[in-house]
Amino acid sequence: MASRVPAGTAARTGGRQEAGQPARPSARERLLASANELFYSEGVQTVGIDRIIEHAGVAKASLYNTFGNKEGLVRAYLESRRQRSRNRIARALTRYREPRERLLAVFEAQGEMFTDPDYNGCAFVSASAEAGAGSAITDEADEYRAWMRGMFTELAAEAGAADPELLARQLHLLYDGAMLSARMDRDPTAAGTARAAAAVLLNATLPPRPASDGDARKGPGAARTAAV
Amino acid sequence: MASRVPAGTAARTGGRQEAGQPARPSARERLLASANELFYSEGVQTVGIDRIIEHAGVAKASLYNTFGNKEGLVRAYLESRRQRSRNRIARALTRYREPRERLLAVFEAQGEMFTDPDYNGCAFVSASAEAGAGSAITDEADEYRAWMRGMFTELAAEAGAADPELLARQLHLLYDGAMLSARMDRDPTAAGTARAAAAVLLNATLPPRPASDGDARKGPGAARTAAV
DNA sequence: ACCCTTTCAGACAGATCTGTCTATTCTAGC
DNA sequence: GCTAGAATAGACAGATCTGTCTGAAAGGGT
Repeated sequence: MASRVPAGTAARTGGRQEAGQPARPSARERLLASANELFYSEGVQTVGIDRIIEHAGVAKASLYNTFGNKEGLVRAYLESRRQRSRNRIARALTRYREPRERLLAVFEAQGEMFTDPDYNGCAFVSASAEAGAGSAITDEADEYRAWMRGMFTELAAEAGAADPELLARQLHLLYDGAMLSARMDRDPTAAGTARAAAAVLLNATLPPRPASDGDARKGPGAARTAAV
Repeated sequence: MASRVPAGTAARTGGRQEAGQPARPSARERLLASANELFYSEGVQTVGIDRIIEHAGVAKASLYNTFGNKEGLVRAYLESRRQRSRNRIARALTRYREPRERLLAVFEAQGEMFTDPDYNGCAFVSASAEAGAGSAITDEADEYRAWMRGMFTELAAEAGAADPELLARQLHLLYDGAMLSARMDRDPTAAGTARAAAAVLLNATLPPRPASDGDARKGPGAARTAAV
């Protein structure tokens, strides 16, 4: 993104986006992209409106016409993060069919995330910490976490867990801990550590599936066809 | 530089106050107590200097004489959190002698922490998220996390883990995840969930008895004699 | 051509925050 | 009682931030 187009009013919408023209994104999209970049890397409280509009090359009035106020922009930013996270995990899940492997694939997706040099922890945790008891942010975070937990629960049930809820909560703890450690300790291998611990949990609590050999509880990297 | 403490405060408290009087705490102590309460519950960025001094009943000049600037107060606040956390865990560890039980006791201490109605997540994570790449805060957080990890590593070694470092990292992940979940999901039972997962990990990776062989994992004998 | 929507540019008000400074009050020790 | 130093109360400067408002430019659709 970054679209640092020479501000100017140059050929904005490019007439039409039909031709091969890149079609400069709308003000809304540019604002959201800038919010994603600045809010995520520096924090929603630290980054002011002026920074956003300057980075997006957008007038202040456009921001307030589009999102109402700063909180509206923050909400839209978190919503886009949520969608992005869902897509990343859904994509990782398509790589496996075996339920046990699908559970571990979540941690592989996490590992890919950590390799991004711009990785800076969970956006919902940070935003929630910054905004205190901000209702809007809390709602977004709650929805995101409920989805994550439901996803883990479904996969755990498919894998034949005796108590899918419990296993899901435990895996979610590992997932959260890895997100936190990757940021606080600047350690991208946290996902591999979490995956190894998850594998131990699965082996100990899932019924002994005749699934090939006794899997591998390797450290970072791991996984057969892992990574993109 | 820190320790800009003018001898004044020391003179006041250290001088003589041992009359029967309650001895009102020094300005420094009241400021630190207010910082602990307000910074922790609402965030270091959100809470302004004026709120702090009003709550502490202290003049603004006293704050700046004692801590230099706001960052100095934040640093002192985090240092006191670190000490408190160390004490709580050390206290919990004295309750058990068996290494395996001592490892699990860390999660019990965590559970007690979660029962506090004012619990609001890890102060270091929140402060770090709010202040971005604030160097002082990062240093405090790094020190705290290094201590936690070292503590887990020592206990894991005492318990005879083949790879104490790995086990410590995994347990730390569970611990962090529980801290995060207790705050984000407002679920104090997260410590119990983490403890259960930790017990599974210990059963699966620790040798069955404090004797006998060292199981399938590669272990250059360093297992039980490592560190104290 | 004409209208209409979107966008731009930036001044401005009102609030808030950090940090400094002045002037007064309190307390301990001689 | 008196004095020195610490603490207090609060005004103040300087900066920053959110949100509003005015006014104009620039195309698209009819």
